[in-house]
Amino acid sequence: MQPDLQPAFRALADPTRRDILRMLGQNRMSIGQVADRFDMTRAAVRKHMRVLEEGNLIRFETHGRERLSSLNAEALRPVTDWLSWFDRFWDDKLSALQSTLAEDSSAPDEKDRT
Amino acid sequence: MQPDLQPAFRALADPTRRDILRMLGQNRMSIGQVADRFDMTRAAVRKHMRVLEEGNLIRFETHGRERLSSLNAEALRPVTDWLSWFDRFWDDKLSALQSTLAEDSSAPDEKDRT
DNA sequence: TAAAGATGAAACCAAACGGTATCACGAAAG
DNA sequence: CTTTCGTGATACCGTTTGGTTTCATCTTTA
Repeated sequence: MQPDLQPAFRALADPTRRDILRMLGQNRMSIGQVADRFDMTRAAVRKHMRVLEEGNLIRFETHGRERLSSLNAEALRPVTDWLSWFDRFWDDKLSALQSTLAEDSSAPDEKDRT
Repeated sequence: MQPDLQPAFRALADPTRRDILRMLGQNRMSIGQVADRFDMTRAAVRKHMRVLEEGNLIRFETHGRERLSSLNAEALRPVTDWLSWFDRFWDDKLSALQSTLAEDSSAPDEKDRT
């Protein structure tokens, strides 16, 4: 069964959250550290990070009174996989042939609507 | 200057819109045809398609009183490009794991086995 | 032990979102 | 010309989202 794409796509839909992802791609950071880089309250940043966590895109690791968050890039895999379905439309002649042959053998099959 | 990612990511955040994209990947369809495949009103589907249009992911082509919409897969490019920034993490993580194992086989600590 | 630091959690708010119903308009068909 | 068909547009509604403020909890440190 495929993982539920929706939480990840949802998490990626906000520019602040995309920025956070790239920050965490360079260092693991505490919530406060992340919040210091944005012009919004810590509570708002924490909400964003919760959405990222629900999308499984980041993970928290408690260290004393700090919670270090780190990127979980593997969770982007289903997203890129979904997007790669559209690769066939990028002027690859072989893929064009394949899509012509396949025609309707792989209809929209997303099952992640709740 | 890079294209604005936000409209495309926004458009992809809804499962109905993702389904529409895959439908249009197979045939160009009128709004009514698309709406027939969903359990919601035509007006609702049209709203979704407007969001897709704002993300430049689909295009409309007026034919008489019909408007045929077709996929514009090229607009997914900036999205996949943005995501590809994270490729380094699963690729590098594998190689990092390899070097970790080769270098120090006595600390199999914080690696998540998939 | 008390104070300070980092976080969790809840209440609250305006705006955006996903959907509906309704009406207007231009093209096609009778 | 009149009707019908596909669409555009608008108003409206409940829920979600992105943000704030405030207070509680737990950990470190003086």
